[in-house]
Amino acid sequence: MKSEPDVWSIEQQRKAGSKGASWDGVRNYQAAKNLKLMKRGDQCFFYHSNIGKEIVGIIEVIKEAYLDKSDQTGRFVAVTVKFIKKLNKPITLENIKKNKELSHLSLIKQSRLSVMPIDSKSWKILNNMGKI
DNA sequence: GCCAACGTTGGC
DNA sequence: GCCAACGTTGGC
Repeated sequence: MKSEPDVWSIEQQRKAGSKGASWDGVRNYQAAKNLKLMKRGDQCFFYHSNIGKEIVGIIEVIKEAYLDKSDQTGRFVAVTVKFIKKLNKPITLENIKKNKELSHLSLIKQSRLSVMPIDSKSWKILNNMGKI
């Protein structure tokens, strides 16, 4: 899940604590489709786009997709996520691109997509890269 | 700040 | 239903 840190950062997510925060504002159908696929308990990487361009932490879905109240059209959804941890070592986009086993990730192939799936193998590789 | 790569909108 | 024009995202 991608967010510009000057809009919503991992630090703000941490401060939101165990009650979590609504991941709203998504206005893209493909991203919305991915939000709808998320299940309670799913863990996600938190990526800082534009500033930093790195994976900075892990968050967890605590409430599955519901209508995004900030969307007047009623077409888009949000989920609620809570902070789990910050990575000991953020993983830069540059380093992700260097790993050929990660070249299939939407993060690289579809740079504009803000919510995307990840396979368990890539999840493990990134956990290693983040020294988790 | 630029621009490539997308997405969306609306006239036809 | 096509596509030109426009708007947005995000890496560089």
